[in-house]
Amino acid sequence: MTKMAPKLASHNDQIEGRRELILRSTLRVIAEEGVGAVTHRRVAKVANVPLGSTIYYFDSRLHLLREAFDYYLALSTAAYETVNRSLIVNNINDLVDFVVTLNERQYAGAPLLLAEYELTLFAARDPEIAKSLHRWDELAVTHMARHLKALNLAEPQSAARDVIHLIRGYELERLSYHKPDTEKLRKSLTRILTTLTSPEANTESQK
Amino acid sequence: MTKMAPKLASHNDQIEGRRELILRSTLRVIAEEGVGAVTHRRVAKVANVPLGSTIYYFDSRLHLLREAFDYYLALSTAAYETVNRSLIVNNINDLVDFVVTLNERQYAGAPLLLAEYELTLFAARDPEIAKSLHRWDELAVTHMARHLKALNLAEPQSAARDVIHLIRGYELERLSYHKPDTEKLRKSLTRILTTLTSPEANTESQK
DNA sequence: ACGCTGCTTGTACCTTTGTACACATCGGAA
DNA sequence: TTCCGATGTGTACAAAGGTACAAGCAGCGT
Repeated sequence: MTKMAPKLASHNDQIEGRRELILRSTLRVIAEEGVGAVTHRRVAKVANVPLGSTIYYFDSRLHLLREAFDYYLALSTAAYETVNRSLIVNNINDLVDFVVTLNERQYAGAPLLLAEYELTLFAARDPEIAKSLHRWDELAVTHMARHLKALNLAEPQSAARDVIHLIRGYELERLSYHKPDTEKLRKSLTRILTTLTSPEANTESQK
Repeated sequence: MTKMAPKLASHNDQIEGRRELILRSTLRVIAEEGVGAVTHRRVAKVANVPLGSTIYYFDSRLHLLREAFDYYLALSTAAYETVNRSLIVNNINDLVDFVVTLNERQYAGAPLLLAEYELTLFAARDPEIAKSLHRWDELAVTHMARHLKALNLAEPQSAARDVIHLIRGYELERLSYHKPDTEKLRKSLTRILTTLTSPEANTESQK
């Protein structure tokens, strides 16, 4: 798949195959108007290809959506891997800066964030996508856990999950507030991480 | 509105007006198949009313969705108020139990949770609903802050926001995992709250 | 009784949409 | 060259859906 037949440069920035062009356009439609707005015709128009093209590559609306989400996860995973590998966390601020920066960048790529949550909802009803999403989740948790471990934090695995959930909560809020509010995120993360790394907390908290 | 013309008992549990019956049915469709599946015909079928009825009460699909979400928020707010007023938090475990119980109940009312996140996505694109959602959010934060204050927690307002975001993260995860996992939630909450109330972390406070 | 008003319902119509399909085109393999 | 399979494109058609509407009905104030 995706061989090399790039005779036609896309209307966008990179030379790419028809198939990928369609997938990218699908994601754009999802991000801007939601899964409900994804129709062959709408996507074809955005991708600037004839109607027949979309149905040629994706024989049904469902497959189109599935592949688009998988494509998103693939792109996202690649980007995430890259940025994570080059990160060395020496203290809490390093990590917080990293998360906040990532967050701001995501906000800059504005409506793409919406697509991510459309995906989450979609996965709730499509086990196929759910599997891919879970792989992606595990990856995120693993990376985060690695960083937390570098901070000498106890139970990095479950703490990582918490941190990620916290971030998701902030993202979710942002979806409808339309304002960054990165300061609160920074403050929250700092506080949580600080308290979690304080020695008293780690030593077998009794009740 | 909603006067008293109940000549017809619903197929459901309570005597109610046509309008509410339609709204409830709409929510059911949203929960089970998503916003995209909401059509006049589909809703009419679920509500067991003729097609004309839905369009009589809600002159367009958009209004139907808006009102359905508003209805959900109204129901949810009422329930939340009730259960919160009767709650007295003496220690961390009280609060954790409360949240976990609420969470389990929500899971029992299974797909309704999905509707809540469909709403969130919807609100991201509809300022009208966003306003209602934000009111609801504020309410949740206020209640949570009150409880946290009872635990002598510093900065209860922002801590409340964090706790709620954390819970949302867990809910979001559950959407596609389809398993409760309340134990992890309990453990996380306990740990977070414990560390946040530990004296060393914040200002002076008692155990 | 009368008519007004709010509800109820079946149906009609036009648009959008999914999907099939027949017809190009084109780049190699033979 | 000839053929073939992959790729591309326009059009057709049935199904689904949004919305309008006209005609019915039930209560109620006068």
